[in-house]
Amino acid sequence: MPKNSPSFSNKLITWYLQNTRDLPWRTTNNPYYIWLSEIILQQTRVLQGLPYYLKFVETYPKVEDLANAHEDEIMKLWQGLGYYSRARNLHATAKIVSEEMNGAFPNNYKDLLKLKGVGDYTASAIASICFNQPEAVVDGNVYRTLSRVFGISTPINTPAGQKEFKQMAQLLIDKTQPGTFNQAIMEFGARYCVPQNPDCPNCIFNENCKAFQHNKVSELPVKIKAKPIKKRYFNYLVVLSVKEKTVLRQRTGKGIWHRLYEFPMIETSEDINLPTLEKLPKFQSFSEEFQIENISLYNEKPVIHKLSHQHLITRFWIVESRENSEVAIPVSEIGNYAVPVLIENFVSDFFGNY
DNA sequence: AATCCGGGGCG
DNA sequence: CGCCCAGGATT
Repeated sequence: MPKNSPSFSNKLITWYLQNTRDLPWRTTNNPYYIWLSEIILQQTRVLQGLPYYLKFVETYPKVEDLANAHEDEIMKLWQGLGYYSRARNLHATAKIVSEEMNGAFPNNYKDLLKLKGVGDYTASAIASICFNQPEAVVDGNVYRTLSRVFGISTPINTPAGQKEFKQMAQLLIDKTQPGTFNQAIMEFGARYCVPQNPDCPNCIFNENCKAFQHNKVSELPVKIKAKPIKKRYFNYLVVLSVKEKTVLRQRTGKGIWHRLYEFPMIETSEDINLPTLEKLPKFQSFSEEFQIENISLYNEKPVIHKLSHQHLITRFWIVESRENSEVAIPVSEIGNYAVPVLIENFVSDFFGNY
């Protein structure tokens, strides 16, 4: 356990005050804006989340605006950011705060933790930044910085590791300015104690850093290996009717892209050709429903869409249809629906930007 | 304790 | 190509 807590905290905060990025959520203590920024930034780089934060603040200036919005509209704004359960939980929590809490967020760690989509990290961030509570945040930056400076090799992605690092951070936090401390240690991890090739010779902690002293910077933090990536095979059926209409379906149930829209899709256990596709029972019922006249393969080489834990080997089949089904929508309206990046890429490729 | 959930940037 | 990102929910 660290013995030089005051020194660590003071040096860290001094560094932070001299190296503060100008970010929009740093100019407010409004819990709504802090909460919004923290949800958006979960597992997301600041530069990737920033434009989304600006869009949401502009579209929904108050939590009531977010609560009263339609989920489809929120999903559309969230499109491209990934981990879409965040957007659904965002809406649910906005409704709770707006309708059951009189528009005021809980003002303490324990009650913040009860909100959907708010875990230990986010509750600690809001409690410290907005309400000056001494709750230490532990995000990826904190794991990395503490494991190196104090030479902790407990795997960070285990309950034991999470507990140990949370306790360490609690000991280190400056209780007179917890919000500043929390943002300082995250900023330090993001800007200085970076994952690959940090500038240790010039680091403010290098004389005390266990990892630097023992030449183990590249070995910390320790993380249990992830499972191998799975391959899946998606066959999209892109309907084109004579009246320039197509068909989208909303994904429901469990799995990726929940509540996003996509073309009708048949998943197979391997990459298939047209004769094989036409024999599939799911395709035959689809073919009858939409009066298919002709089918052609759009992409000669499959599109390989890479997610963190699975690769999607994708074929787009262009299906010319005679009938105008009631569920068909004009092609020009596809852009109104929240779709996965895989679909967005295909649409702009095939239909062009509109 | 294990598993799932996106997309993008970087070396 | 592997690693990681201002994590959380579910089982």
